[in-house]
Amino acid sequence: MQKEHNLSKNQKIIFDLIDKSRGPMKAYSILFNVQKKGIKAPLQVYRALDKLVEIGKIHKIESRNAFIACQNSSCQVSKATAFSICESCENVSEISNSKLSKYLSNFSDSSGMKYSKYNLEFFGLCKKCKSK
Amino acid sequence: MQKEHNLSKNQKIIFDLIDKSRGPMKAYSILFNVQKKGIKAPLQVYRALDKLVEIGKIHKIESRNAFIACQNSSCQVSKATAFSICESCENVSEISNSKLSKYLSNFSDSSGMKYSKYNLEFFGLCKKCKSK
DNA sequence: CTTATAAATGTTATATTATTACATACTGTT
DNA sequence: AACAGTATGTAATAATATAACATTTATAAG
Ligand SMILES: [Zn+2]
Ligand SMILES: [Zn+2]
Ligand SMILES: [Zn+2]
Ligand SMILES: [Zn+2]
Repeated sequence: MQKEHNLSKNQKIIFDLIDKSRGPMKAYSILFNVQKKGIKAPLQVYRALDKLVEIGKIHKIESRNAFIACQNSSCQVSKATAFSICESCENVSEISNSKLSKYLSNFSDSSGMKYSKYNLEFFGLCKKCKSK
Repeated sequence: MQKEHNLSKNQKIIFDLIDKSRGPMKAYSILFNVQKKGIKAPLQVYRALDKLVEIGKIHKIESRNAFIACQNSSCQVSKATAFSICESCENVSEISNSKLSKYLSNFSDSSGMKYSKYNLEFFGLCKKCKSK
């Protein structure tokens, strides 16, 4: 069950924008889009993004410096994320595969490290781009 | 067998620096360190980094915007990378685990995407930091 | 209701990371 | 020698992210 987070004003504005977007959004593109709603400075955007990432409502696509709404209802926190990224059209989707997440969450090696979080990004060509 | 790449002057200077470093290095820290060798501009650094990444001599740690020498002799190209990152001391090491790499290289799902590359970053506490 | 505390906001300035554009030089091949 | 591909030099600028400080709002005790 997803914990209900009462988003603040700025958080809600920014989450709604990202959630409605068809793909990942970059911070300054977000900023541009919310200026009419009174959010004027980069820091206001980054603060909201940080919080939204922290509570798992959005994820950062590290290789793209972009943010996407969580597409996985069972993803309470951003501790185990996997994405597929098309290198041609830049379409991104969150992978929801219980075998994969189980495998990675249980992964351990001889290094003595205790893993508490992972992020995986797969790259390739999506169906559409493959057939071009 | 690793293909022998004849690194150019700038590529060699920058690879040697990263290879000798104890941890991942950031681009502008690299720049600072090689200025005495005549590399003056960011672009000279980024061009060498791009090439070194392309041929698999170094990898980019996406979540840190930093670069580390390949620690895995069998890693010919940067198409299948996995790292463990300590969130306390920021120590990074490349994971070389054939089961993991086999599992991820063979991963496919119903999305119709053809995956040709992946990057995985595990986060946690290293042995030292755990016991503090 | 008052006080205390944490969380969020507003604002300005600045730091950090990365690329565009253009000119020149080097390297290997025919 | 001519060509193609790769690498370099340089200046300017774009894109991404954080520091510092003042103020306001929300939440919870007492
Ligand atoms: Zn998610
Ligand atoms: Zn595509
Ligand atoms: Zn490697
Ligand atoms: Zn550590």
